[in-house]
Amino acid sequence: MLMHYRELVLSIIALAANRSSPLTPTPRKSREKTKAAISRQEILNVAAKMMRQRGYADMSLRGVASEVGMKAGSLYYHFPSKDALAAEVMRLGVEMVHQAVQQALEMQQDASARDRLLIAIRVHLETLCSASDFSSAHIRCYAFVPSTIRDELAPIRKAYDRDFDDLIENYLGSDAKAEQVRYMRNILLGALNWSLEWFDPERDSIDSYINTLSNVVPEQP
Amino acid sequence: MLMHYRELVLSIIALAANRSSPLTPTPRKSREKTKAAISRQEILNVAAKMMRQRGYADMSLRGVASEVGMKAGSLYYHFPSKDALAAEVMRLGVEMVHQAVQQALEMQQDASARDRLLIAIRVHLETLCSASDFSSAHIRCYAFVPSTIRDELAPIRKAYDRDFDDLIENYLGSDAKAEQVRYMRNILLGALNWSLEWFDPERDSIDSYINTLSNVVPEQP
DNA sequence: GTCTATAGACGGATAGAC
DNA sequence: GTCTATCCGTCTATAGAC
Repeated sequence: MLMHYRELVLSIIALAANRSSPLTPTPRKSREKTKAAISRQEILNVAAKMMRQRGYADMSLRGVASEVGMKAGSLYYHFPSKDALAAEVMRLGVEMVHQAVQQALEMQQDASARDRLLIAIRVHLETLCSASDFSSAHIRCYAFVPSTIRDELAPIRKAYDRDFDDLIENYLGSDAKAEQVRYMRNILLGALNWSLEWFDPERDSIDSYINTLSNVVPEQP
Repeated sequence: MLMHYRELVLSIIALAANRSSPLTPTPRKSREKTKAAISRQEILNVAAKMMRQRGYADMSLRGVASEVGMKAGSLYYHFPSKDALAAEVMRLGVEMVHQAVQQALEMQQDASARDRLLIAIRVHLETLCSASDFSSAHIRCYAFVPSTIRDELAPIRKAYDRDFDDLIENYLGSDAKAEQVRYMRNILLGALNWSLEWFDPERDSIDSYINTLSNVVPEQP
């Protein structure tokens, strides 16, 4: 059956969280992080936590700065505006999941269409749980964020949706209706994303939960 | 197969939305609504719309009042605080769905356990779409609302969850594990509630969507 | 029932010192 | 890189007139 991807997932998260603005590789030399990079990362972590807990409007720069141990004005050295900070948090929330799923699928290219879909479901859930502040900030805040931020995030979300649709299309077969694919994607992602509101890795079993969710993807489509 | 509950759903919504604070019957005499009741209702409608669109923090009393055609201070004649208004909006968001499902099930007491669960799923979705501002305000804002409001809503949410769990238990049979019931409930409600973010009754087919979602509830559990 | 006026708190952003 | 100081806006809530 399916392997455990926890280690893979964790390493991907570590990579993604340390990257600078666009998801491009960091420069080769000067392996140790600069002071700025450390501050920037800490700001992102705190902002993600506050957006998850209090929402976009109530994530205040004064609050973030105070928890990081800085003053509000200092944040403007690292981010040009509150919205730029919020957008970066949310972008990471999607990208970390997307990249983890992509990498896991690359390692399982010859699995069956159904297994590949199940792998995506599992890695999506595991990454969500590990990167929970960023993912949760994205999911909970998206509806309320200024439209400029939504516009910036839209193509990134669409890219992930498309990858998921491809998996579903391959599973359903070439005669699948686009309508049907959309329903199934929204059911799966809706259920998975909602798990951030109740799933507790300490108490709940990933295997058992994924097993129930697999009903959405019967062995004979 | 399953009937259309649209009329039932709409009448239940109309009832619930016109009720005063607790869900108790309105007094017999004076059939015409008082000026206060009309204003109160309009305030709730506008507040629900704004909470859905902008969130709890950005639902401002000034904004609500202006759209209703009043001044901010006047709202305090109808509600003692912003939180009381927000809590009432969110309470209606759950109660309308809960009551619609309850009434539909009362009309189908001798249906099979699986059919009763499918009825609940369908009516939940239809009511969600009809009462969308209130339901969406509840779902989108719950995580960000002050804990005093969450505490007030918790028992109301729990009551609905319990009813849903009963349906699932009857469907799965007496040897179902509590864990399994919780997984299934969260999958179904997670997927259903997420549909507020994408389902468009003009474009999408309730039958077709529910049919895909029914995979979670196979004919042989 | 609704209005005006205002108190009191907090928010994002900027300029310039260090 | 970070801080201080400040401008200017918005918000909830209250008091009292009408």
